[in-house]
Amino acid sequence: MHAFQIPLMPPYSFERLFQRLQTHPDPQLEVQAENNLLRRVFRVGSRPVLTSLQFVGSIDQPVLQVGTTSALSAEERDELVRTIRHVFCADLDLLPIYEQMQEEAELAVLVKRFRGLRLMHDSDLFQSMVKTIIGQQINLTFAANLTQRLLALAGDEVVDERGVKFLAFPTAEAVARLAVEDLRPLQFSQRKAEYIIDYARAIVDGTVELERLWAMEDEEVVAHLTALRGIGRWTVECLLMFGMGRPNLLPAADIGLRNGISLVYKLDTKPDEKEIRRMGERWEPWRSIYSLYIWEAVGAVKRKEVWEE
DNA sequence: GTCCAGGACTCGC
DNA sequence: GCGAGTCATGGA
Repeated sequence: MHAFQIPLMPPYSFERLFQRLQTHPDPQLEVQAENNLLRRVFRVGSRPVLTSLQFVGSIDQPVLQVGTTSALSAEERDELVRTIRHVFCADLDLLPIYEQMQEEAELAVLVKRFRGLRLMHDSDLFQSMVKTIIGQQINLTFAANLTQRLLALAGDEVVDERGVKFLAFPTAEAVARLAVEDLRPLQFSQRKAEYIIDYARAIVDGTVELERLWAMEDEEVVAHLTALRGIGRWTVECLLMFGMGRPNLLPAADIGLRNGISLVYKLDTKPDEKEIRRMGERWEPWRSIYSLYIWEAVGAVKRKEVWEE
């Protein structure tokens, strides 16, 4: 085992991260909550590397202890560290965001309750988009099942030292080689299978260049990608938030966010997209973090956490 | 059985 | 431009 440490920006709540994973299962993660331990495969270059991630320290002095089963060159290790810092949102300063959130009593409650909660981002933009398309319309549990089945069908297998098998997320090339008929038996709808395969082929043939997105403004990315069939505004907003880590996204049409706002503000009805965008104006430029904390209020209810104020 | 899930597309008006 | 229907499954 090759080990090293990555310091994280405080506050960082491992407890909240693991609780969130209960309601937001990730098929790529092996979770050992009792040890604050995660294991998954990251791609370094194109090479799948099995990685263990143990959270040590505390909410105010958080450190990630990283181990890989295979040896890495200095360059590979730098790339893996960059990926991990991105995935675990290691560099975001939450304090000014909390200060702003506390201006609203309904949100100050969330800051107190979820202090140190950060988004887990996707490790690359291809898988972020595929997972988001899979998640369109269906519940999170079913979405995780479909993602797991796609991993089993087209992912790359990595075996650890004890012979336990892990799957790396399929490459765009592997998904581009699939046919709709391969995904239908996995309970992908006809259209969803088409969207995912078409998207993978657009990546492989160069119609879409994901690396160019990093230089674009949020709305440019929306305009650029919604031109593709099966990719609407919600999907690109999720890509920007979960895949790219952009801080100011508000997926106002999202059913979970609508439920969350209704819950947090104790409304009798679900606000519509227009109302949410109007409310969100005062949350700029941190609307992604507001969204996360509002979503998590719904997650806490699903987990039957006791809600006290 | 019914309704809703962290949507998007197509069609008819 | 806007509403209704469609897709597919699982959990409440």
